[in-house]
Amino acid sequence: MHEIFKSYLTGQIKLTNEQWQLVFRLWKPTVTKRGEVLLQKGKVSHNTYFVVKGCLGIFLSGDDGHEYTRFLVFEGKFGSAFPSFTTRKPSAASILSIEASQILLLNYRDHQYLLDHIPGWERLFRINLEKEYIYSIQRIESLISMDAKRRYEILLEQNPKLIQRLPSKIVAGYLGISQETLSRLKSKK
Amino acid sequence: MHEIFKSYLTGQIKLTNEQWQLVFRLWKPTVTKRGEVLLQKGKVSHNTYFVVKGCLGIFLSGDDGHEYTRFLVFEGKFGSAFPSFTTRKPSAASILSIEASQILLLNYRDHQYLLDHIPGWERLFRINLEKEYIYSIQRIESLISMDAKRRYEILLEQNPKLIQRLPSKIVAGYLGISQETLSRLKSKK
DNA sequence: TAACAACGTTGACAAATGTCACTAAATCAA
DNA sequence: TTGATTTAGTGACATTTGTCAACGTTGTTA
Repeated sequence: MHEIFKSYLTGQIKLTNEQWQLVFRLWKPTVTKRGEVLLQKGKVSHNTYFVVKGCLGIFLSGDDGHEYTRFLVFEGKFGSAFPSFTTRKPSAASILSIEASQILLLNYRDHQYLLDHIPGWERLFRINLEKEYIYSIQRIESLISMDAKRRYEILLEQNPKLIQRLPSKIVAGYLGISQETLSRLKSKK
Repeated sequence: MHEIFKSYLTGQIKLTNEQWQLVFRLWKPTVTKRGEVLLQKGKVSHNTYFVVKGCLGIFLSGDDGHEYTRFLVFEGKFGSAFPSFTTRKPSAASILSIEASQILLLNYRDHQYLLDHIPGWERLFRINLEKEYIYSIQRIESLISMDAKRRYEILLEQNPKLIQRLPSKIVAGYLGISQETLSRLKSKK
């Protein structure tokens, strides 16, 4: 798994062999089963993740029992219950392994250690943060300015694999609409 | 203005006098009038801002002529048309001075210069980025999982000054609802 | 294989929200 | 001040979306 990890990061950062060994030691490989819970809501998230294979989902469960999809993490991406991991406060969201997955995880202390001790790591992290922030801004834009149909069309255009790959329940939660509405959007057009 | 800027940042970063002088030289003070346009949509945003006094708004204009409020920047906060500023691509949003304001602005090249040459500046920037990202995640949560009434109640609770201070047109755009719906929410409860 | 659970679709209806038109109130400039 | 412009509130109605229930399909597991 570490070699795949390294190949994703090459181009983003240049490290010596010793530094890679340190990075590998802190990012711990794990495999998960489909449906496995990595974080329960209400608990502090102590880990951040990198997905080598498979898919993680970060979910909000509403008071009404509905599940909303806050974020999805596919191969080659970092993901976490970011607000909880960063602030050390209980998480509003839970993390589930949507598919059987191979992931790497890094705990909070080791995360800080890398930021402090690997030159360039803070930049790598910052640039990934910028990308995620931009993505979240675009999501806010679509949520405040478009109706469900346009949001779906745009998702279909920009991220078709997401729709093909995931159960429509999760896609609906991601778009902020009910499963039934999504089903109707699909059949209409 | 620079002294106020410095007082906001003290606690976040420790710099020598020479370093502060450099920072002050690059962050250029400007005053704006109410309604002044700082960035037109479709143009690349070359500046990032710090608001000393007043308020900036980052707006999306929909095809239908509606204006949506992507972000608001009050005293003591950084703000920009982030996706455009970061990627150097044309901005989907425009930036307006909502009130007559005193601001500092930093262009892209100087931004990179500070990241590269002031030790600790990248960390300062990264930590501010984390806060903004968390805020945007919480906004996504409220947009996908709550109806307009609850979003308004929560905004009223967490950010009452925003509602008091700004025209309700802008507040409605921020919540992703029409002005009329906001007006009805206000009167109902 | 059989039984059971999860998922996706559809209809009927209810609730939320948008649109348009109009009026009242506030703001601003001359 | 006056007149003009912007902004806020409200009613009537249309549209979107949610909710609940039913049903068939798929997938899982004993």
